[in-house]
Amino acid sequence: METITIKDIARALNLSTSTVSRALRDSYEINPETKRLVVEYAERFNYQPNPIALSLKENRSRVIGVIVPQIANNYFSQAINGIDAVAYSRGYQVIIFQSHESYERELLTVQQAVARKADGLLISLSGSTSDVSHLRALQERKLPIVLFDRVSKDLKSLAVTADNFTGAFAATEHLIQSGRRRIAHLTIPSYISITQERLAGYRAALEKYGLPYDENLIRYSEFGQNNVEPVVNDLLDQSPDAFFAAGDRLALGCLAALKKRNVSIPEDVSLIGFTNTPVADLLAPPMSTVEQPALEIGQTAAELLIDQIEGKQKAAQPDMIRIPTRMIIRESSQPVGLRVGE
Amino acid sequence: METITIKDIARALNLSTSTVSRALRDSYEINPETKRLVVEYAERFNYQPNPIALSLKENRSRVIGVIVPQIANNYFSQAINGIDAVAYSRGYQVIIFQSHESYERELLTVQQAVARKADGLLISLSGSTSDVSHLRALQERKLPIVLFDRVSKDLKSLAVTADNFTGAFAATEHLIQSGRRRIAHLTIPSYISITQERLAGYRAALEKYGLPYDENLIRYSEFGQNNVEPVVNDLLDQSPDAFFAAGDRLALGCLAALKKRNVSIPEDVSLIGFTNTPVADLLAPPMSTVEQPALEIGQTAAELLIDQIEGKQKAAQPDMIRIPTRMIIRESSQPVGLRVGE
DNA sequence: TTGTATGCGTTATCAA
DNA sequence: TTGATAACGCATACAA
Repeated sequence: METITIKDIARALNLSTSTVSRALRDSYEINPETKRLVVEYAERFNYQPNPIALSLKENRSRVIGVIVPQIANNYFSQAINGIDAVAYSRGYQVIIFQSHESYERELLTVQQAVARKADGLLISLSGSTSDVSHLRALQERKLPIVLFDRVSKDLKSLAVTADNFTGAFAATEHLIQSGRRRIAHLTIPSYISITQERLAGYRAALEKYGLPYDENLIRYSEFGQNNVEPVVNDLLDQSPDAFFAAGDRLALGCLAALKKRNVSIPEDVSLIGFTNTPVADLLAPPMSTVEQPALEIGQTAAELLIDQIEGKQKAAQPDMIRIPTRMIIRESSQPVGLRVGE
Repeated sequence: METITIKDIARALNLSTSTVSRALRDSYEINPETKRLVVEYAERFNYQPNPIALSLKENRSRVIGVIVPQIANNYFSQAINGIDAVAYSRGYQVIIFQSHESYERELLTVQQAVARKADGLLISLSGSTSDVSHLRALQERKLPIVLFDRVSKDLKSLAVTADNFTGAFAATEHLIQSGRRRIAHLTIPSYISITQERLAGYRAALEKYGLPYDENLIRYSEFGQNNVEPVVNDLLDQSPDAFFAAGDRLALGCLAALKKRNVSIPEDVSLIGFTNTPVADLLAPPMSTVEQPALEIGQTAAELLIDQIEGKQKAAQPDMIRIPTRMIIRESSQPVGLRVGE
């Protein structure tokens, strides 16, 4: 189990390191017999090329850097899973960094990824990132970057995200069609792209049905664990008849807050939330959900990034890829799954 | 934002690379003026030492390899978060690998981590790993290894895990004290250490109260999504009056299966589960839980590993560190938190 | 077909 | 106090 290098093989077989290297690399003309010898020896002693040395030499690493706001988050851990699966199958390794929703931390981790000679970056922007010039600078140095989920229109790059507008539109429309009129919208800070898109979908649905857009029904909740309850309580003063929570944490927090206040669902108010946690159907009272295809988003983003790294930029790619969401209605006894946005 | 090397600085300042290196490294005697010049220049052009080159030279990487069965899992993503926090604060980077509950895959990822010259390994064993000789071989090569959560007594190493015995004992005792007599135990495959410990705790509690240990009430469920329901249905034939689910997925799966069968909790049966998902108090009907301190386990494991890497093996460490679990009773209206095993 | 030399970025050793 | 050189593991241009 000792680590063995090309040099060891060369010494043992009385060859030069270059010959051994060629034999293993299967390059150029080489005596089949020599090659056999080398390959056999390498196998026997479990030779593994040193990726560090390779990185240094080739100024690439077969590593892709993934930067997410949080690892311990259902959405991102699923997305990472998708990324990892694709990366693995295409011979890349993944290094994960957390920005902890901090712009400064994001800068730092991006730097680290670059220092580690990541061949490309997969980024979901931190909640406090509004300026993306650090990424633009990297693009100018020809570093492939693909954004996912939390994307930015300010960066000219491929981006993969859920179909937020369509999903939000469908969710809102569903509430309206169930007879709801005063639909509260609970969302995250506004500079994040997905916030805008979901809000736009919500708004468009209201417009379609001639309902007024009431700013009093919109609330932004900061990141962090226990910020949802006061916001929900605040919203309740506006006597809404439905809640549309634009995120996982918001939806669960909203549910908890309503439960605490003994607001019953769907009798008093309806609740629908963007979510990733697969426990929604265990929850009572019934909350309908718009599920974000985290795994698929991760996979797609990884495929695109690696294509870009390897110069396989397939045909003309649109800049923004939208992965459809799935709406699950749980107010009736039978959950109903609806593929949205296709 | 260009990447700049020591060589660039040397050229620009008309110095040799070794002088520059010394100036930055603050080593040896060096002209303060020269040093100032170098440091200034380095700062101005944002010089970052190339970690790859350093790794090659020093045969270490300031990277710790983390191997978990799954990333997209509440427990592990929280543990990783703890690991990452400690690693970050102590100047290490983390590379995460998934074994996907496969022994072969675990072998492979361990090899990759070693190839990447990880300075140490943090491992939660795959569900199909019973032989740990691959890890023993690495230990012989002086590679620091700390196991966490899914540990093995076959490996002489530091290990950090929840206080599974005490937690299981408390959970079972709680059920008994609530008047339950036929307590089903739902667990994962038996070769995993935590399975054994939780089962032992369950058994010890039964014994304490003079209840029989009935093998018909014990069921092992394979990994994977939808394997829980049939097992629960099967158990229901034994007419249990309580369920003790020894894991997250099992607990939620059990809850779902019971709900589907219209078994009401806690009227028909009580349910308590080992868990990490923080949504348990949203769930209905009320399930009590024994929460595993994933974050803390990750942090502790990382601290120990890094101490080991840096030769700071503090005092005489016991081989197995137990982090207390927290039991939360939810059958009454008010959830009650009990710190267990301290 | 094989071997020698060089370089990737850095630091340690030794010489100046 | 500074500089030249070698080495970490590997691949390749060039020489033989």
